[in-house]
Amino acid sequence: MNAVFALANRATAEDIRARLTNPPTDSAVRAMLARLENKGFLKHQYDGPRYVYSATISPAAAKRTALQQYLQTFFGGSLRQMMTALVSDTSWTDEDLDALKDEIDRVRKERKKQS
Amino acid sequence: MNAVFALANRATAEDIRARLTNPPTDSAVRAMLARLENKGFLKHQYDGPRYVYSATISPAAAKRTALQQYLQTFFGGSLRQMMTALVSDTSWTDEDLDALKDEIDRVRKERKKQS
DNA sequence: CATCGTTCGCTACACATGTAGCATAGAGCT
DNA sequence: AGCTCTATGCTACATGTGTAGCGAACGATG
Repeated sequence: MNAVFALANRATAEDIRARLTNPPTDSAVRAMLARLENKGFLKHQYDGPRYVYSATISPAAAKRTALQQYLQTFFGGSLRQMMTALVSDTSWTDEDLDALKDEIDRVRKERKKQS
Repeated sequence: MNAVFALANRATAEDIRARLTNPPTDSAVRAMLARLENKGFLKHQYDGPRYVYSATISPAAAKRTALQQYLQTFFGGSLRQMMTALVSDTSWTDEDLDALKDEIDRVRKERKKQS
């Protein structure tokens, strides 16, 4: 499923296989895709001779769920805690930090308008 | 593995089972833990009568890997893109935003000292 | 000391997933 | 039309995982 989302929600069996780190066989990938489709997680369209699979749930929803999972696992569910950790933890350029501050200001202004 | 990390890297079979959404049987959980230990992903200590499992890789490394995975899946690997999306997307209080800005400033000052 | 309850290892079986190989269908080419 | 190439469905088997149940080890309790 992750591979499907990473491929803009339009993935063939070969696309997916190419994207996996320890790729199983063609056969295995196609079998799995068929199973996921049977269980309602995927659907497929035709693109010439190929099937193009896409998820039945929206990427936005999947994104939210995955983040929730990550937060629960590593930050006790606290988004704020994760954000501060990420700001200090990783290699940002000064431009990145400025851009982020600008974004924060933009969001705050938006919110003031609403209230 | 996620459950183990969520439990501060010290988890009994029952702890893990209680934390899963569709918990499999005791038997299944313990069998899986034994397999993961065989494969080198977990180790165990004794806590009285119980086994207490912990991961062999550091939580920090796992955190990084999981974030990488998430970024690749939903943001094309761009941490900056994710951060801006999170700032605007979710429900922050004004205090949260202020705290985040302060953290950014703090990080920038730290960096200036180094250079 | 005997008993009970808990946790573990281990076994046997059911179901899920990975793999290999074959037959079919359709597209493109000669 | 005949041929080749590709992608699919399907089948048979190997391996992995979920489940149930048993006996052994150990501590706690009467």
